[in-house]
Amino acid sequence: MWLIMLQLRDLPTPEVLQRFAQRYPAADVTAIASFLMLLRVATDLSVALDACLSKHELLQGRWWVLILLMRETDLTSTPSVLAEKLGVTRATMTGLLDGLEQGSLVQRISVPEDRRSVKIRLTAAGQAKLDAVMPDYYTRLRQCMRGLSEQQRNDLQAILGVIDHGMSAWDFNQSI
Amino acid sequence: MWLIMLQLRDLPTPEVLQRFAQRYPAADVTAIASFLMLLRVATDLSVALDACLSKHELLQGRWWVLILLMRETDLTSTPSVLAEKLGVTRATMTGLLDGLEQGSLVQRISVPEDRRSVKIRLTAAGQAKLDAVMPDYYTRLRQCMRGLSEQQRNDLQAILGVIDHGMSAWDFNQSI
DNA sequence: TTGACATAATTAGCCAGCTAACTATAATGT
DNA sequence: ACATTATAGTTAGCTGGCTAATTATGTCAA
Repeated sequence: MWLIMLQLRDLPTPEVLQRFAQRYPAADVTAIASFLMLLRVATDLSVALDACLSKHELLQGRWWVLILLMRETDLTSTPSVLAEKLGVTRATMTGLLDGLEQGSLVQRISVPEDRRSVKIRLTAAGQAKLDAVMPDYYTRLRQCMRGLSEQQRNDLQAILGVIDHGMSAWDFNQSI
Repeated sequence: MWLIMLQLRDLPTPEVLQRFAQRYPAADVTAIASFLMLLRVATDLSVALDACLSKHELLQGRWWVLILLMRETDLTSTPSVLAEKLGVTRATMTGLLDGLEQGSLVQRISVPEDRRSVKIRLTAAGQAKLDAVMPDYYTRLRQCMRGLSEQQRNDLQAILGVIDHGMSAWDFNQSI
């Protein structure tokens, strides 16, 4: 579920793009340029986020779990649901929860009604950790986005929505 | 160079965002919403790319290396420069090149002028591999972006540029 | 010219994701 | 009732990033 991608420090020059487009007629240079820049900025953001969280002794995966729990009105969820929402396997979620429970940021609570299942609850310490981290994170994020007008923020979300929709075509014949 | 991030399948509802903004006054809801969507779409793209490449028995990291080499007019570079351009450590690059050399897609050539250094060259097999992969990749990418007007592609790149610039503020007092 | 430092690449070992296999429990259908 | 199937969570082992240390070579200044 990680945006683990190389940071691609080096975007192609227009000349290089042109050369690729000549060799490969399927190439759409403005699509490629947009795609590469999107990946690069997103990766940079993710790396910056890691750096911010590490100052609070948190890893990105565990932090997202805390946030997902805080989104719930009863501060509670289950490993399966959390894994689904975070886009990781349940095995990975087990590991994330082990780490968080070790730090007493969440607790596992057994569920009598279904003895296969476990409830995960954000502890007071977990909430306190978020209260320490979130203002820092939000402040940085605000700085990061401060150059964007309200119009541009809307545009960005609309554009991303179009890409997201177009992506369903990516896998159109994946099953080869 | 990896965008390794969780897939964040589950974006917060406006109500949840509002609740967070009340608890944390530093929050800027439109900045947060844009940020989360950006991360999600980028991760989805990266995952889709992985799927596309795996059909050609390539991993993303190695594939980017091949592309970086093909960008050079002499199809040649060095491990250090490639690592820099890809945003990975030189240790990681050693591993990527080991894999590529194993598959005969690149070759290491010793450099008499500086015996510490090695030249990496894209082989004919490496070029052939790219010739097989790139049309597939470009076709999918074109599909993915087909919903975006020329205007929107320009807007996207401009917006990403602003974010990229704003990001320098992210680390403004990183050195604690 | 030689000792201190810088640079290129590699190696060894860590870490957090992954898949696949497993245990336990629940649901379903004959 | 009971065998089959599905589901929740975990465990074991793999992978491809990472950092830190290592080897070899080059550079520079006293």
